[in-house]
Amino acid sequence: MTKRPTMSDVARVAGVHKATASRALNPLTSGQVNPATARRVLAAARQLGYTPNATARSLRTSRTYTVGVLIPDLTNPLFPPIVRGIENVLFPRGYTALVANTDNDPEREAAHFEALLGRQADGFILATGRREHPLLAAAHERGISAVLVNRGTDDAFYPLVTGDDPAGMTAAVAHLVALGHHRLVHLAGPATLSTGFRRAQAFRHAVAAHDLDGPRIIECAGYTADAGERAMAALLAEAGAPPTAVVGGNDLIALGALRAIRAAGLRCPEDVSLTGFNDMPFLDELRPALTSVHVPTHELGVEAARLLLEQIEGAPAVAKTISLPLRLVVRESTAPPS
Amino acid sequence: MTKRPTMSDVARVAGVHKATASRALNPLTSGQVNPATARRVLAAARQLGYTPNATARSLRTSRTYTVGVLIPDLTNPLFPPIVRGIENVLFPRGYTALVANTDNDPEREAAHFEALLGRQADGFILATGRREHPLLAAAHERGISAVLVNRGTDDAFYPLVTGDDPAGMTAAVAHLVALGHHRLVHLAGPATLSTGFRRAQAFRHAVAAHDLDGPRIIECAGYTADAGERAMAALLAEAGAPPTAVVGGNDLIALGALRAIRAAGLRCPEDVSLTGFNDMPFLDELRPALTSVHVPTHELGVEAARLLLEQIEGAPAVAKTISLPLRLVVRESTAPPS
DNA sequence: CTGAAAGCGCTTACAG
DNA sequence: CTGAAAGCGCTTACAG
Repeated sequence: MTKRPTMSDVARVAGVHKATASRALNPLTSGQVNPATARRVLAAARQLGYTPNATARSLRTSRTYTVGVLIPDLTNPLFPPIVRGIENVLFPRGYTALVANTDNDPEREAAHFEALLGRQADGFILATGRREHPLLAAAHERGISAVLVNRGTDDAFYPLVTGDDPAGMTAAVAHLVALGHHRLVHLAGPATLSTGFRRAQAFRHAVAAHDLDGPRIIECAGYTADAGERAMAALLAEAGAPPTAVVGGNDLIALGALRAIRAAGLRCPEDVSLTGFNDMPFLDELRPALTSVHVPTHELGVEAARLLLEQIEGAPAVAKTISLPLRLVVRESTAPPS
Repeated sequence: MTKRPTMSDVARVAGVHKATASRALNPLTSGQVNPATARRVLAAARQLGYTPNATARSLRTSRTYTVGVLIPDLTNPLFPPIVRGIENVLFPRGYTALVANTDNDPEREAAHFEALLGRQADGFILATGRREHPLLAAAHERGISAVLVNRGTDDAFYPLVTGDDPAGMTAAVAHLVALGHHRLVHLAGPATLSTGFRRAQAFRHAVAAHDLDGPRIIECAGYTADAGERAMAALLAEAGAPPTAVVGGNDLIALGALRAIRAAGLRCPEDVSLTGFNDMPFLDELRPALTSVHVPTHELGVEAARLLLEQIEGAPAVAKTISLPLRLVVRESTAPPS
């Protein structure tokens, strides 16, 4: 590998001092240098194929233009659009996202967090919120810039960008009630996650508002199809009439529930109506196509990245919550009870 | 933000020179220092909460332990498992992946490539191969380490890790022929991509081997559901009997074809059998569940990362191809012609 | 086994 | 408008 040219090389070719070359090459300081000189420097840089060494610059300026993005799992379809939203904001402004998967394991998360701190990330976007999140208090104390996306925490140190879960859940329940359902069950996500907790709470309120009898909330072991399938299978194995409508804590749980419904010889939506949450890709292609609450994931990422950049550029870390509107997308998996 | 401790701080607390602290802190050189001294340094580091500044180290060693990963689009379900496979190899070895989306736009790709070079990435993994790929010749000339994954290029400068497409295509065609199909159509991916080209070629061979009449290959505008839908709709609008079996270039094309089949009032698999390629997640949940050729995406990523690390550590960039075995997963979308 | 020094490639106050 | 110098936080030959 032939050595890459440095700023000194550019300066030599242009016949100036490297300080002048530095000023000429940086748009923010190029006004300080004689236009003719600047042109010579630019020409020399182009001729040599010069690219600034970001590592050296970072060491000097203690800014890496790098953002750590912590997500549970990239293969969960909820997260890729969030990450893309983040990148679409960061890249044009010269930032690079360092994406790390935590698999919901606090130790893995801490290890990644440390590694990213070692790489001098300018800030963090966390989609891994648990209601208890010790990392955040420590980060806040150290003056680290961060934004939460999708999931929040009980202790609010940082801004949160999230969907308006209560409104979404209210819409889902109202839809089922309007269809004529009375026996609703919510297959909830883990109560240790803010979304699981908040959606369950909203479900409880919505059901109470409609004055229904004995609504049930069953907490799944995780936001996965397998957890949803197990919970639904256990429910259907109970004595007594099954629910006529099931509200999934997310789409994966709903997908698992659908498997269990079929395995029990029941039909959706004829015997059991079913809703998801998040409106992940390809729900349209399912049969029955799944009714779900659409979450604007790309915008979630966009907003989170914007807030983070503001913070990095000096805005204080205010623990405000930005709720983006959600809307129910009605498809084939919900129908009147028969 | 209270300033983070540096190696000099650690050295001062431990009562040694920073060179000694550096040696003690690095596992590779800690053997050079007195065990008792080393312990003092480690204790001081822990006490201060010291994390080495990777930027400074990189500037000194000209190694960033950073790998640029270029993919077309993270929201295409093919890529997240590849990226996770890559990260699962890189992270334990101290590397971080910088993932960039190119949207199949050569200019965007070049911009990201330049940015990653500026960040001094130690190597690259490209899943963005086009058959013509000028970036690669230039990179090879500059002595840059790289590995291709999934898609190759016509000019082979770098190792390629890919699925055994010909075998997968042969299996799909053999399955359809065994079911009794004669009129097969292949809805191919773009011929400018190695996978599109190679799969179409394999289709042609497989069909010839079975001595079928007039097999057709229709090239879609992209590896997307919309492109598949348009191609299939155009095909069904033609005069004459439609094919009894359609082989999709990937799952998204197949999904689009399924929409067009339904829109035309036909049923799958009763009227038209359909196969996909890649076996992306959730195909099982479709009705009909889609028969597809399974590609071990996670392993693709794992192998690519391994090869890249070898290269970074000094192995020459041999243009070998590693083909991972594929297997046909038969589900509900294929049946005998009626 | 440890220290003193140089230097990686930049940026930026300070002079002039 | 330009240059000379210092320094970001490390690592590593070189002495001792």
